[in-house]
Amino acid sequence: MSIIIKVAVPVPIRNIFDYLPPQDNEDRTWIPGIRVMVPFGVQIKVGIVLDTARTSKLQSSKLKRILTVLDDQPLISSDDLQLLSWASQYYHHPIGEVISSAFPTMLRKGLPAQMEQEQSWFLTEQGLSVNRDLAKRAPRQAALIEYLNIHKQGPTVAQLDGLGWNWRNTARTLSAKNLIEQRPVKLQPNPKIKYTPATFQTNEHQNHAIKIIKASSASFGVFVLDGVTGSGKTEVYFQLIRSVIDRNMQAMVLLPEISLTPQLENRFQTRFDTAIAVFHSGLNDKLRARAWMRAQSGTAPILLGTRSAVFIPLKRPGLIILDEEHDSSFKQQEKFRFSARDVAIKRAQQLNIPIVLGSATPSFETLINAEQGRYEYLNLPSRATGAQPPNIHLLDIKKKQLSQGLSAMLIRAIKETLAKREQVLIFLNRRGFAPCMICNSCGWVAQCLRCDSNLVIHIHDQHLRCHHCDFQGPIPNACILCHSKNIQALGIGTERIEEILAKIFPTASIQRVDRDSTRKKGSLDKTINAIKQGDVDILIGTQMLAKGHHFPDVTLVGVLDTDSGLFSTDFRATERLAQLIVQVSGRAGRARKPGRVILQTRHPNHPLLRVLIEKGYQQFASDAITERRCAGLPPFSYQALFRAQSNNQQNTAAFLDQIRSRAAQIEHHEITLLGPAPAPMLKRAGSYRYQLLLQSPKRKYLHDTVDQLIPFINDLPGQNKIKWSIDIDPIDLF
DNA sequence: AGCACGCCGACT
DNA sequence: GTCGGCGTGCTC
Repeated sequence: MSIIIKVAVPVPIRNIFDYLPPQDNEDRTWIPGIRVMVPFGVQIKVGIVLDTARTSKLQSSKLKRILTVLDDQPLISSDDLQLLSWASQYYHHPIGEVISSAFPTMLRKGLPAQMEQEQSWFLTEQGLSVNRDLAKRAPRQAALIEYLNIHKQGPTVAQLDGLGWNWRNTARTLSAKNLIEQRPVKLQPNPKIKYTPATFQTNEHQNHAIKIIKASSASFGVFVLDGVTGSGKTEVYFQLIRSVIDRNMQAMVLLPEISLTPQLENRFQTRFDTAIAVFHSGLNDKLRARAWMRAQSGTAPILLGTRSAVFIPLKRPGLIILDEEHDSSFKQQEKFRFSARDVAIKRAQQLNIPIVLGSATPSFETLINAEQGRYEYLNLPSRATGAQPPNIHLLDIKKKQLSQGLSAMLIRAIKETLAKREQVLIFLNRRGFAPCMICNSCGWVAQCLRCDSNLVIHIHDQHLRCHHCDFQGPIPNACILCHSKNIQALGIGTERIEEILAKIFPTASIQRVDRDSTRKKGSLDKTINAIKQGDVDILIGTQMLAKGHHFPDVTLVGVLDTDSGLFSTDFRATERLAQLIVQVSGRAGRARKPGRVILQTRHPNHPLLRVLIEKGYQQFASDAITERRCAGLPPFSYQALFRAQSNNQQNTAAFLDQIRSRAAQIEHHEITLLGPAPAPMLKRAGSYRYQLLLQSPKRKYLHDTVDQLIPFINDLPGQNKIKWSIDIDPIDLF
């Protein structure tokens, strides 16, 4: 009787697959976490060993043998496998795909788990004894030699980039002179670090937070660090990370996609002279695999990453920091729909280490958890740099004449700010030139054929574009229906504001920052640098600009479309609007220059806006939470959303109807079924989308019901014609 | 998700 | 005849 090996295979099937050991390797020990190549149908897949067993539910004649064993040692610990298995159950997503999401592509493909040796620069014998007066003739060459002399272990590319000039050319010259050479870096299993303390004193609130969190460093605890931009959260992070590294452990720092730029990496690198593993979607497979291995092997004391980094194994985990905790980019919105914030908390709990959630605008879930004592709440009330908080002004545009979306008063404010040689930020969450093209003769509107949406005019590349599918077409010069030439661009996007402001302020330098203007890799970073250096007078941007970056010379922020978030069907829209307003406000008035924020609105007396502006986010949140409590909405109830889509509208609705009927049969008085209802945009990219919402005050009831529904759905006839998924704790309904 | 199998229509 | 269209069902 041979042993059975249980393998997770990356396929969308909610099963673990049983295999026999390979012929030539019957008696090896099977440690969970090693990768194996297995035959799967007619294909060969890379799976992860999870367990062994004496027997299988299948006949042994049905079992296939493992083809090859890829690793001697497991790549992932049983702690981490436990976390993945929890995530698979909690999000009701197939275990094989969940586990596969914890690995970088190269390892998923079965490539060997040894890093190709990273190259760095070192001084040669000759370079060590180089003549000192080089500094006079070639200061850069001397500087690089000096740098390599200090960093004898071989600096990383990020560290060298931190020099701020083109070191590559210098390196080439020195290399030609045989003063420096490129060699593989020797990785230290427990790397030494050099820590550079801050150049300023931390304030009492920062000290308090650091003290409290450090006191719990050996056990699980969730700490909410509530502080506006400039309150010194980052300094708290730095000092906590330092103490973690001093205890020879690793820190994981998770950030929203947009704020993880080379800029931030540099900031970390300046304070911590050590290897930092950086992991985000902008990196290629090789760099990602390298960062992954450095975190996994413990050769990098710091892991800096976005959502997908939450599952990366750490050799000596000691602390998790998750900044901008409320940010929706921590929730994966496709396939495996996990929340990196919630997974990180679970992970910290399993590892028995502290986790810090940072935000100036904590999510309601987090605030309630803090209120109920599950999380510890720490406040950083003042702006650490001594700047005044901005004053926020609601500008009533109800009866005002707008010059293309801009009120006279806002234009005047821009003029004043520019006169003081300070920067202006205009915020509009709509990219393109105009969101609509309309015919004035017959009323025709340019619509997407595959989606229920209007086509957006993009002037820069002369296209009509759908923002919901990949459609792109020429801008017509006459109406498609009646051929009238009287067609018009209706509404305002960032491109148009750029054009209008250029006309009003012809001498100002204007920079637009949105997905279209920053498409090229690294261009966002360049733009941000230009802004910080003061090369830009007026900044126009979408969401992108609201997050993470500090622009010390911006003293005026204008929000053009405040109202779009006020009357949405989505109950979370106001929460997001408030967070956005606080965030854009955070861009204004640092460095001792008072900032001004102008919100253009047609509803200056809207209670939510008034409370937010007069009493602040805390009071706003408290009011909104009361409303949610009365309505029994999350976080006072839990939700699971079944989404379905196909090219046939009736079938899609009918599919969810069947699930609804079945759910109704399952005995559960405390589960509310809502729908099936069409998605807010019924048709998108050619398919019809419906959703069915299950809601319950008890998490367990919800999960039990979903667990019972899944086998039923798998047996539904016609199931394969419809694409369906489950979203646990959904954050929006698209 | 792949991938093969299978059963129909339009081409050498 | 057979190439290829995509509906159906399976993967230890």
